Amino acid sequence: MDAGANFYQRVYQVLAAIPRGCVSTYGDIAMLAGSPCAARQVGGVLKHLPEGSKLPWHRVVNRNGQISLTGPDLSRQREALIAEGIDVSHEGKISLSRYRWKI
DNA sequence: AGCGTGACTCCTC
DNA sequence: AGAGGAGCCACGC
Repeated sequence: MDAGANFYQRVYQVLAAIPRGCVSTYGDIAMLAGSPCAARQVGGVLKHLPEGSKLPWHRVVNRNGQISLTGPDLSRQREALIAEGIDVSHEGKISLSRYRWKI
């Protein structure tokens, strides 16, 4: 990880490193990006993410294992997670203890 | 250079 | 148990 890289760039790296079929939380990504308390900023990064991006932004959920998004984007992320084999049928909640990615 | 904002998180009532 | 408020960091204006 390059020290000269911006926070956004680091988030991209961490995001791309999340294995398929796993999820991560904003707080974890922020910590891995070098700023343990910048969870909100992680959301800002994903929001700025272009639609054509190959980054698995859908593998990012909040601390509760739920999608913090609202509206159609929420459904899209949920569908993407299901497509990766992640079970979100449990009231839209994901079992972090089972799918959460940790180094 | 300073203020406001947010796809978060934690603590308290 | 559920709702509300404060704290935190990086970025845009």
